[in-house]
Amino acid sequence: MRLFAYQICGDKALALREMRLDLFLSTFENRIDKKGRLSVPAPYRTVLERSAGPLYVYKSLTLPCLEGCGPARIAQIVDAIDELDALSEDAITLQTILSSAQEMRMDPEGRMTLPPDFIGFAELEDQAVFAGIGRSFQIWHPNRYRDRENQSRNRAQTGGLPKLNLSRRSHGEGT
Amino acid sequence: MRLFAYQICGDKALALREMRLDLFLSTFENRIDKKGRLSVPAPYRTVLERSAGPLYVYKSLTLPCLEGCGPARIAQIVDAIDELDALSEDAITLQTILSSAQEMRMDPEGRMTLPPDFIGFAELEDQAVFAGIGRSFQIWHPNRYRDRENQSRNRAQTGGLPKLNLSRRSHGEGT
DNA sequence: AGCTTTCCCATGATACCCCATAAGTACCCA
DNA sequence: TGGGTACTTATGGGGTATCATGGGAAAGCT
Repeated sequence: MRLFAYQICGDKALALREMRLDLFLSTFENRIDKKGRLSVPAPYRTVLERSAGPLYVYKSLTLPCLEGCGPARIAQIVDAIDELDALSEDAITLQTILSSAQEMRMDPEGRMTLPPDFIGFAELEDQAVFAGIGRSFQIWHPNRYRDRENQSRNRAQTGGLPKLNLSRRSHGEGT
Repeated sequence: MRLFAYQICGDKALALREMRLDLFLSTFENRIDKKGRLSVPAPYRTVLERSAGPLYVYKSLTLPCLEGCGPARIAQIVDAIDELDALSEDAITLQTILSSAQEMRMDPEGRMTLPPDFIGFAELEDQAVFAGIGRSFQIWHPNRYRDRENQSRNRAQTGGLPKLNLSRRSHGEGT
């Protein structure tokens, strides 16, 4: 299990352990078995457990991949819809996310079963890459993910870096 | 049996959201049999059971589909009407929803029988798509639903995503 | 009676659970 | 420092409950 705090020793280690970020990080490649089952990486499971709710997976609106998140983000989308004109394009777009979202049940071993619908959408075969992107994560076909990663790195090297504005937020709240 | 769990932590009541959301999500395609019966998807039934009331179905005001919800949503509409000038056009529009609404009865297997009126309105044939959009869901002819989904995905690709203010985390830990 | 509505049972498919196993890792102890 | 042990994790398979669906029987309604 990965910790993002450096353990010193003694009782300080415990305190640092509590500071671990509830974020989806790193990538994992797992197998999709004949039944469509896919192990959720253990570090992701611990994040989900701490958010005290189920895992939701939906089809990305713009990319050929799936996205996974906890309840908070789903609730956010629902609330955003309620505050929009129900007929606006934005509302319909957000509704599309909800309509594709599934509450994924995990078996006692920590696997979820991907419906054929999801497998088709992300064009998955027998392996899947989990890519953590902070408060959510993506599920990709391995080749497609690697292509995309290379593209991003090339862009960063040739076209300059995107600006990171890290100064504004405090990091204690929520997660 | 899922409850909102509130944990008392010291003297400050920390609402540890048991983030299981009572929402209609995902899509299901079910068959309308010769008798006009249509199975309500099991996940929707559990949401409805928790709201401890019947299922209401009404005609969408703007789309060629039906909408379904629980009592809370109907109450919302009623309240919204009460806050309007009773003679305003908006009020009359909302009243149209109520007039078309029916309390649907479900058989022991969880099927409802759609009246011919509803079937005609949504131009349903022998298959129906349930599309969850949060606090309510829609019932579509499969082809019509797919068209709509494609349109909305195309729009999202070209026109960009609606902005969700993800830094304003009103729902907990953001996962 | 004729018709509609509601209930009850049967069935095939799927989803979920429990078990087992293998590989890797952390930990302990000499 | 090396080796061995216990644990976590990922994976596979099989049995059982749940679900969607169809058909038929019983119970109102006119």
